[in-house]
Amino acid sequence: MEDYRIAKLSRRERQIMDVIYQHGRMSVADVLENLPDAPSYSTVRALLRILEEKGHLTHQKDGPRYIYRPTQPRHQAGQFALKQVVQTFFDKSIERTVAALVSDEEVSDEELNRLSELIEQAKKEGSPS
Amino acid sequence: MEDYRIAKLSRRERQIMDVIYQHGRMSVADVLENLPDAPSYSTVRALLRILEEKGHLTHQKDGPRYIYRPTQPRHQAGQFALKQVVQTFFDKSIERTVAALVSDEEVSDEELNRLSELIEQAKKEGSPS
DNA sequence: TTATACATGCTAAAATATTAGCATATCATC
DNA sequence: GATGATATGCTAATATTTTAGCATGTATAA
Repeated sequence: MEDYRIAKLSRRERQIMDVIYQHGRMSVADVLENLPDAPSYSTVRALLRILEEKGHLTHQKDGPRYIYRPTQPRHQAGQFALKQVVQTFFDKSIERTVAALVSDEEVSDEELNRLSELIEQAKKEGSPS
Repeated sequence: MEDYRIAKLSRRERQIMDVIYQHGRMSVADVLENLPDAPSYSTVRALLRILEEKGHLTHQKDGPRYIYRPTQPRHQAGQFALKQVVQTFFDKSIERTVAALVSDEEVSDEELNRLSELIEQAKKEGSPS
């Protein structure tokens, strides 16, 4: 997990990375639309450029416009972010974290069943036979 | 979940809140020790003061020194942070999030069993009878 | 009681982050 | 190919964050 660099981002930079990780590939206009306390178009462009310079984003051309996407794979960044939360708020306990997840809102029986399966699966894979 | 205010914190402010949520009540020196890229003592004091002004922290005296703690309960802030991650990286899916949690590192069989129990418990509570 | 170590109060400087805006390029369409 | 809408390139101003440091207070132990 070499990427603690994301922890060094400024407020706006973080907001932008979140938005892009959530939505995937995005144009400047897309990002702007999804940003809280929407700044100006220029601002978003500047920040995207900075994030690219820092290595967090890359872009490709789509006709006249740039399409940005994260350099670090989503699942990897997600693992990192999750780990951070587990450590900070749940004493590094997966159990406590899952407890918080299933107690948060209405989780359907269906979903709980899928969770059971998921864990049974993990048991099998963890200790094969 | 009225507290999206935490999303507005600056880089250092965020680092400090994380450290304090992780450890609980802390003196200035404690915070300084646990901060990445450790800044100066003065810096930490200034930031703690600002965070208190903004309402994120409060302090009480312990002999000659201040002890800081979060105003928002840890479990509540944890719920919020968790929700944020689930939304950003796991398509709002609790299932995908748990999958990431149990696939991350070595999770012991013991812990997996506790997770099973946890979910069975949630099933019972969700649909009584 | 006094010297020492370590605390806070306060002010202002330095570094970064955030923003705006003009110049210029590109695509679509008439 | 001229025009309008929408891009980016670039530069510099503004706002915020981050930092340092001096003055001062307080507990502790010789």
